[in-house]
Amino acid sequence: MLTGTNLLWLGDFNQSLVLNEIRSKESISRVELAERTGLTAQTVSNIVRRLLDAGLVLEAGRRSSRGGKRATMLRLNAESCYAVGLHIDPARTTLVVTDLRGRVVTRVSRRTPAARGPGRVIGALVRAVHQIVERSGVPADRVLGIGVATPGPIDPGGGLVVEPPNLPGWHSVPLRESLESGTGLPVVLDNDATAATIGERWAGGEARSADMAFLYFGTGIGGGLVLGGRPYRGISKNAGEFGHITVVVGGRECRCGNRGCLETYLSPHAIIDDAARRRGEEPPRLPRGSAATVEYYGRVCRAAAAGEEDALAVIEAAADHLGHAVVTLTNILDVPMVVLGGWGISGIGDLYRRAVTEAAATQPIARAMRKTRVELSITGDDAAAVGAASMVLHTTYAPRFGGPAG
Amino acid sequence: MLTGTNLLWLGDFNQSLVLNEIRSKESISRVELAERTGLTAQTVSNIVRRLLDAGLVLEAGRRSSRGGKRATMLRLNAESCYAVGLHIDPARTTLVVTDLRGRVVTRVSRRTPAARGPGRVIGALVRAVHQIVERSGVPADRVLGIGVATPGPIDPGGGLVVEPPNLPGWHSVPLRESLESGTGLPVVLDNDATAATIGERWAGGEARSADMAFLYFGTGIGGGLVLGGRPYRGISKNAGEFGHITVVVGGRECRCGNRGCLETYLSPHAIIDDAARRRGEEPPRLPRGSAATVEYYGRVCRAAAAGEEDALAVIEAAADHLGHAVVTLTNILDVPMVVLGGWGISGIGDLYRRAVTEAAATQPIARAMRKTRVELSITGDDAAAVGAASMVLHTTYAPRFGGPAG
DNA sequence: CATGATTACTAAAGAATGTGGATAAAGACA
DNA sequence: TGTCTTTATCCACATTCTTTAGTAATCATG
Repeated sequence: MLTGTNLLWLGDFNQSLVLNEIRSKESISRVELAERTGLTAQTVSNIVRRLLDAGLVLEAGRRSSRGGKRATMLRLNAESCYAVGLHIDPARTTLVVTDLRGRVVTRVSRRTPAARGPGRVIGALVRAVHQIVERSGVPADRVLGIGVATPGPIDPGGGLVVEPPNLPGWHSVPLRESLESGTGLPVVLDNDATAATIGERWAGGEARSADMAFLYFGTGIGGGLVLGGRPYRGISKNAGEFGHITVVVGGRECRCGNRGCLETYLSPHAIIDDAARRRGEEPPRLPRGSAATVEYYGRVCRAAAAGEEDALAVIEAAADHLGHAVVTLTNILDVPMVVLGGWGISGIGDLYRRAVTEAAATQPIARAMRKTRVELSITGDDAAAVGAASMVLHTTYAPRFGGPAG
Repeated sequence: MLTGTNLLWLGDFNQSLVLNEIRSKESISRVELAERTGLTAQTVSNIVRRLLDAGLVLEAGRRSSRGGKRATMLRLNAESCYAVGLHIDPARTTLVVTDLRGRVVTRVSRRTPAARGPGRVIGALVRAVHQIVERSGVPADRVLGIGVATPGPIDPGGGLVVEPPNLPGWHSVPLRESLESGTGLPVVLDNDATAATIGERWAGGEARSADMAFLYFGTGIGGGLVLGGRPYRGISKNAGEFGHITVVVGGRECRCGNRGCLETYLSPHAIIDDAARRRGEEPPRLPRGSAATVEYYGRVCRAAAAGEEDALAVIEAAADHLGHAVVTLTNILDVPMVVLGGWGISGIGDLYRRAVTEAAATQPIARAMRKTRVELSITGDDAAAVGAASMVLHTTYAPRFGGPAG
């Protein structure tokens, strides 16, 4: 249900809008802001003054003349505030500190000590957050909050990790509350694929479309959608389960109970099994999300990237399935951009990108009306952690419509 | 790019919001409106006064007491304005007049005289519009405009029918301009599937979710999306091409150039061919979108509905494919409601609905988190025509955000 | 039947916002 | 030096929503 709006909201909205425009450019003048936002010069002037007072924006010299008075350029003060991003994956936990632009200032990655149970892990996380903030040299009062990305279904409202399939023993852990009381900072929580999507949009600026689908390759395959400029999560926060697009009817059995899901052909486990079988070996029974899995999968990807025949054949077969899934996706959603990211594509990203680009250019029904650009994530392997930090910035500074935005 | 907002817009927005709430209920009090919209009682009071003055809303008695002063109930004045809907299908042209609620006042259907070429058809359409308005008994000055739904890709901005695959000879016809100058009424134009979606949302009120997918069964299979309460058309207005979801990799060849599209198993043509083959007959080579096709297809559907074994088997096989497509759809979009509509499901709607309900309850990954409701269109066989009329009402009275809403 | 509590609605003043027109400042150009 | 263009700000004004206070209708209760 949409909710009504008021004046305060209107002011905030326009302010966020202006900030967003400044963020998307290296530098921009007031007049250009007025043109791009549709606001009057006077209004922009007032809003910019507020932003300057708040320290979020800086004046940055003057542009070379275009005939009259030279414009005062404005640029984002990326050092005005920061956010902590935390990605808890079954194998590794990654922490980052990013500035307001979404650029990584400091990064730490360590093995996830899940076996010790949630209680002790949370204690360790609180210490890790304090440590990385200290190490980054960022003034503590400029840290806006902590974003947390975890795999699997969560309850973003209550801040619980509901039943992460890859974190045994973590049933309904009140992660948000614990971290908030432990660090004194506000915490936002979402699943890793959604976080990575928001991060891509935030850090990507103009290079990332207002409508895009992000495919996140982790232990499984998830994803997220940005539609009309804002994240779309779906009614139960489960939109973007691209890993369960059916690519082969009656195909491989999936842990979701269905058959032929994309994930059963592209997850690290599937790739590992395919690679082993192709060499006539018995598929190794590695535990889901273990360090050994990551290791083995990395070897296959590197081999494929190096051109080793068997590995390449396996990855190319996977890429073919991925292409079909993206075609279905663009037929349904008509997005102009598909971004591939997550640690699961490191090494093979370009192989995937080429295959998907080819499929998207030749198969969707509307291929004549729009080109679908296929890009690799600019946030790299740490997409989820950077995205988690971006969620904090996004909730604080993104222009939002009234009502419970999806 | 989002655009800035101003005060006039804010007022209009809140007014639309209130009108929308009134529309969605049979009757509602000012206090309830305040609760539901988040506006203050005073603001609601002011907005309601404007709506009463404009004649869009009526006071309708008082509610039985809840302890204090009895509330003055408000209800939509459905007779305050009307819209004309026009659906130009290859086989038939349907005209409707609907009231502000989206209810059909008058309806006319006739054979589409496409063979005579666009020029003469448009002249006939102008006359038909005048006729139906007169016949409906609606005061001419209360008709807000004309909505036109046509199959295939169009350019809603320029008002052209670009290259409708089923209307030979109609290349870039300036339909909007011609109709506007011929009738003196504003014209909005969109494809039939999108129109049907908007109509379903408008006429459905509370019974239709703010997030839903509408599958439109006509000559082909199209559809539309409502996400976050507003229609989502995609970047090139081609979202919702559900007919081209791949359901069988390497399957039947589709006119889109791809293989195994849903449409190749569920379109009237596909069903006709399947039914003929099953009876050992040669598939009849009927022209696409011809009256003979509609006739033959109707026979198969009626036979299936009557329980005739061969026809039933064909429809059940089709329903199975449909189920798979909807599972993919819900995995991607996490919508709580899927609506089936269009003349293509008349007779077999319940068969399809049962199959899809079953699939949606057992196969999507998030099936435990949300139930997907599967419903049949409330606008019936005339979904596209009613939807076309609703587009007029929607563009006039739906709350809209600033900027180019998708 | 008077009193007070509850619910529904409205009037008037106040605060926040964007708009439009005028003004000021800085530089380009003849 | 003077005029024009571009950029940015100042001030009066209109519009919106909110706050505060007040009116109106109904019910419960003694």
